[in-house]
Amino acid sequence: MFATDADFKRALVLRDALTEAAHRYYTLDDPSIPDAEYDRLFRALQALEASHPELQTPDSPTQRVGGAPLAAFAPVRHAVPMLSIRTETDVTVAGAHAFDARVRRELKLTDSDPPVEYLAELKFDGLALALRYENGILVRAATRGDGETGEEVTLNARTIASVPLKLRTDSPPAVLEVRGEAYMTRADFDRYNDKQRAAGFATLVNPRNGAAGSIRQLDPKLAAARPLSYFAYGLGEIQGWQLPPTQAVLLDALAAFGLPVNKERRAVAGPDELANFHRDIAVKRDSLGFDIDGVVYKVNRRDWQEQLGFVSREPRWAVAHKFPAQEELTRVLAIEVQVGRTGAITPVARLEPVFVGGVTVSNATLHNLDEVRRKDVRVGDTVIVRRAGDVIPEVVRSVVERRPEGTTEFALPTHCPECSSIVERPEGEAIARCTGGMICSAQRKGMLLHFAARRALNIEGLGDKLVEQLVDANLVHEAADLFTLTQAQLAGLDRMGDKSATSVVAELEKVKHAELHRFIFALGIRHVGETTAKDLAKHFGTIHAVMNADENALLDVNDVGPIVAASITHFFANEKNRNAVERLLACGFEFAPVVMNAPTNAIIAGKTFVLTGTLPTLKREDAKSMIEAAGGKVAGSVSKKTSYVVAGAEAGTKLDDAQRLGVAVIDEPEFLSLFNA
DNA sequence: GATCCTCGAGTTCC
DNA sequence: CTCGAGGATC
Repeated sequence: MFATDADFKRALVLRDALTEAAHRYYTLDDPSIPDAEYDRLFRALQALEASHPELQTPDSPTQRVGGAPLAAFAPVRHAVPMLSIRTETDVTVAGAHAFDARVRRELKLTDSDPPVEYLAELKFDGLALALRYENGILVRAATRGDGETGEEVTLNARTIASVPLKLRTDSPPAVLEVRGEAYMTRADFDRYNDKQRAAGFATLVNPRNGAAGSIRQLDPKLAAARPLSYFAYGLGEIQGWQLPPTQAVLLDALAAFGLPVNKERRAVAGPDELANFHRDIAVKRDSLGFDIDGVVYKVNRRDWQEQLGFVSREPRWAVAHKFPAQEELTRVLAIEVQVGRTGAITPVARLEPVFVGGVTVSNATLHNLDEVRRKDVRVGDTVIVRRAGDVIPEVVRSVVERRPEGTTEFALPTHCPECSSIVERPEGEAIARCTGGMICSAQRKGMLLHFAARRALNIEGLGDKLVEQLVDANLVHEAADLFTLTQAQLAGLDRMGDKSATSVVAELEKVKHAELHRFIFALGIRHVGETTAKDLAKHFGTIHAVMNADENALLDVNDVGPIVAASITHFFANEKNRNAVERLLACGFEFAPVVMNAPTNAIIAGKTFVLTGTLPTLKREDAKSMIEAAGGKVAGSVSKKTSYVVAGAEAGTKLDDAQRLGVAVIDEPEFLSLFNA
């Protein structure tokens, strides 16, 4: 059956409606009709074209995914070469000035001429793609290739939803070749990978590789499954079109043709405004929704662009200022283990040095065995490295597809690499530890470094290099030995002059008057960090009170539970530890007076309170700090050790507990009267 | 007993 | 910064 005039009209109407909706949705990011409505129209057009193939046009929205897989890509010779833009290393304000100065010099401008106008744009992290429109219809898409000859990828380009199959104009140029970047949004990347992972298929390494892989798919159906997007930023061959006078107007014109043009572009005057753009984009970078490498500065006036011309195939009128990559690929050269001060065995990946996030990374921690297994990192693997948040390099995961033959899973050593003691991994714990204790030189070094650390005794000048030498030279075995060091001994060491040696000795002397909590923290008792050390100091006032406290007494300290209490008593029950502390104290420590939990109020000091319900005037926090300031303690649940339960409105089960255990229950006025007694 | 929150410990590079 | 573990809370 032949298509009627009505069928032709209907197909035309459907095509226009769908094209308009897709333009609003993909290119302008401003949907005009619901997705379901789009699907309905789409299926209607599909049905119509199926029964009347002569109604099918090359620009029909149904033709985005079509055609059989290719055997190979056909080469495409670019009429106008696809050049790359010179990438500058100096991306500071000075770099922008250098570019501007070069432009002005070439244009023979003098200081009295006004600032040069530039268009600042984003540098997208994807794959360059040229789209050729003849009389407004997309006829060919090609990759950059070597710049002279690329590959024809028309079928794949048609699957990019934001690429118009037909320009939105009534008088299209005879030939309009658009240059731009195909890329994958982070959302599409995540969605695709989630789907692949769920199906047990290989995932993409990053959006950039996703874009490159998708465009170079021989089967357009596979390409369509990896959704790409597109931004136009320039031109190739043109016939029958009056070129706009500036880059800014050109991009506006491309947008008017219905091509996607990124809106983060700014016409600026002079180099300082270029640098401002760079800075502004750096801030916005993470929220863009897609990856960029940096920014591109282009001389805005086209006649000036022509005047500036090219030098060794790079335009002299444009420059790219990159941002440091946030993720990079590199290879695992080895996985070694480090022994920490507590004996913790930490696997560390030695990496082929790679520039990421602005620095060269060659090591990254793998934390523990579970982590290595979860990320499945092996020696020889290609891995994704990232600088997490701020600074610390992290192995995101291994790229299993690129794993060479014959790799093996990482295994923990059974013996400590430093002292050959047995390595143990307690049941249910993530961390394996060397059992060597102070026999292990790695643990001894770690202990000494912790002792000297900034938040501990803060011994300036005693860093890892010096500790290393002191231990290896048998000058120092334990912390107390530090205080017997002489200026002469120190001055003989590597990288230690007379001056440094003198200042280290002076530091050691000074440190004897540190606050008590620093000393307690410096001892390196397991589970006793800075905060707990402060609590202990405040609670007990002297080092000997802490040393002689039993578990019950320790439980009264803030944030000390059974495990921490046991750890502290265990530490001081050990004769070696006690003696080591005594030897240290004998070096002449005199602690600055401790600001105790002023037990000024005899009624409250040492008592345990439990708060329940809502008090009429006091907030929970206020009551708590009042009690603590007076030397009392606030507990969470009622036990026979509880002195008072302070009950307010809507008191809960704690009130019942108090009555059952015979603990005194008071209200707010009674509570306040305790402070005035 | 489950869940939330805080602390401790280990770590990178310049 | 990150993870794991201990303590507090509900």
